Amino acid sequence: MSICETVQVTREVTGRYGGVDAADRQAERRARLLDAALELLGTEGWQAATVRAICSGAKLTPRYFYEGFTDRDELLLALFDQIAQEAAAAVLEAVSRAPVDARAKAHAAIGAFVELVTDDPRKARVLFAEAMGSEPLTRRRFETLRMFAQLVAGQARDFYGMDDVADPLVEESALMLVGGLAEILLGWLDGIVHVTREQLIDDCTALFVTTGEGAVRLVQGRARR
Amino acid sequence: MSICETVQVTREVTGRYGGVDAADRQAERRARLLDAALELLGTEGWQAATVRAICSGAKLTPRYFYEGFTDRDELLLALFDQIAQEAAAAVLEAVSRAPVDARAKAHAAIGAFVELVTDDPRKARVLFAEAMGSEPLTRRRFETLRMFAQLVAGQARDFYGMDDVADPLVEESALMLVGGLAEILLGWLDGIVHVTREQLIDDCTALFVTTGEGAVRLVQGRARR
DNA sequence: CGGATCTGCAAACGCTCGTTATCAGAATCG
DNA sequence: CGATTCTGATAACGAGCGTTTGCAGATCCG
Repeated sequence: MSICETVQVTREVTGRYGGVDAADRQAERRARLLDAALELLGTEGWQAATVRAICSGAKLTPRYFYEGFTDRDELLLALFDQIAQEAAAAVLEAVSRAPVDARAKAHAAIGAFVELVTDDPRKARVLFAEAMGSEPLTRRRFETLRMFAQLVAGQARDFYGMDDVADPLVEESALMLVGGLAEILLGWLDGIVHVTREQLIDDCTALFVTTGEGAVRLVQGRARR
Repeated sequence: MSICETVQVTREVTGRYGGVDAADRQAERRARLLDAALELLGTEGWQAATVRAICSGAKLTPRYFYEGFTDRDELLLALFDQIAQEAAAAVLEAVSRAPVDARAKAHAAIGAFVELVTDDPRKARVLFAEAMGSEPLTRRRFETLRMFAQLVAGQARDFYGMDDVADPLVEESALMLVGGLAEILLGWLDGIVHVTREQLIDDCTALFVTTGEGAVRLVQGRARR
C-alpha cells in the first residue's frame, strides 16, 4: 500500500501514455463520450442513450464512463449545458456584431440560433425534445429556457427604455417568444413547415419582432394607466 | 373444450358479478387505470408511470391491465387523447358561446383551456411536459399540437377573410401561439410567473391577440406584394 | 529489461421492468 | 347445492439496465 502510494506519486508527475498525458487522455475520452451521447440522444432519443450504448458509440468501456461522470444524468446534463452554452455564445456574438437596431439584432440572434440547430438537428432535439427524459434534465431545460427568456426580456427592456418596468407580462411574453420559437423549429425539423431555411429565419424574425412590439405596447399601455 | 364453450355461451349472456355486468366492470377498471396513470404521469412523471405502479394506484393487478390495454404505450396514448379531447371540447364549446368578436372568442378559448389545465395541473403536465417519454407519445403530442395550431389558423382565416391564403407563415404563427402558450402555462404552474389566474388568462389573451394580429398584418403585407 | 500503470474486454451483481402463468377463494346462476 | 366464472394476490420469466470488478496485454519510465 505504502509502496503503491510512493510509486503513484512518482508516476503522476508525468502520467504519459500513447504520447499524451493523463489530463488530455481523460479530456479526449470525455469528449468522445459526449459526442456519442449527442448522436444517440439527438437521433434515437433518450431511451436509446444508455450507458452501454454511449460507451459503444465512443468505443470505450463503462470503466471510463464512470471515471469521467458519476451518473448517466451527469453526462446528459453536461451535454445539454454544452449545447446550450454553444447556442448562447453564438447568439450573443451575433447580437453584438449586428447594428443597433431592434430588427437587425433580432434577425442576427435568431439567424445564429437557427443555423446552429439546423446545421446539426441533433442539437435541437437535445435542447427541445429529448430533454424531458429524466427529471433533472427536465428541470435544466426549464431553467435554460427561462434564462434565454430573461435574456430576451433584458434586451427588450434596454431597447424600449423599460428598465423600471416590473410587469410580469414581460416575463410572460419572453416565455411565449422562446417557447414558440422552439416549437416552430421542431415543426420545421419535422417537415411540417415547408419553407427554406432563410425563409424560416425571416419568418421567425418577423414573428418575434411583431410579438415583441405588441408586448411592449401592452406593457406601456398598462404602465400609463 | 366443447363443454366449456357451451357453458361460456350460457354465461356470457348475463356476465354479472357484484351487481354489474361485464362491460361495465371492464369500463370501470379501464377508468381506474386511466385515473391512476393520470396521477402518476401528472405528478411523478413518465418514469414513475410503470405498469406495476399504475396497477397499484388503481388497486388492480397486471392481469386487468393487459385485459384492457395491449401495451403501456397504449394506456398512455389513451390518457393523452382523453385529456386532449377534453380540452378541445372545452375550448370549442367556449368559443361557440362567446360573442362574435375576435378578442371575446380568444378570451373564451384561452380561459377555458387555462381553467381546465390549472384546475388539474396534472393534465397540463401530461399534455406538455411528460408527453416526451416514449416515441409514440412524442409523436402524438406533436400531432395534437399541430391540430390545435391548424384549428387556430382556421379560425384566423375565417375572421380575417384569408381563406385563400396559403402562406406558411400562418402555420408558423399558429405553432408559435400554441407552443408559446404551453410554455407560459408550464411556467405559471412552476411558480415562475407571479400573477393570479385571472391575470394569467388576460395576459395570455392579450399576447395571443396581439401576436395573431401581427401575423395577420405580416401575411396581408406579403400577399399585397 | 523490469516493475508499474494504463487500457480494453468481459463477466458479474443486483435491480426493475414488461409480461404471463398459477392458484385459492368469493360470487354467480341453474 | 354445485358447477363455473370472476377476482385478486403472488411469483415466475427473460430481458435490459446501471454499476462494479477482475484480468490479460499494451505501454510507459528508470
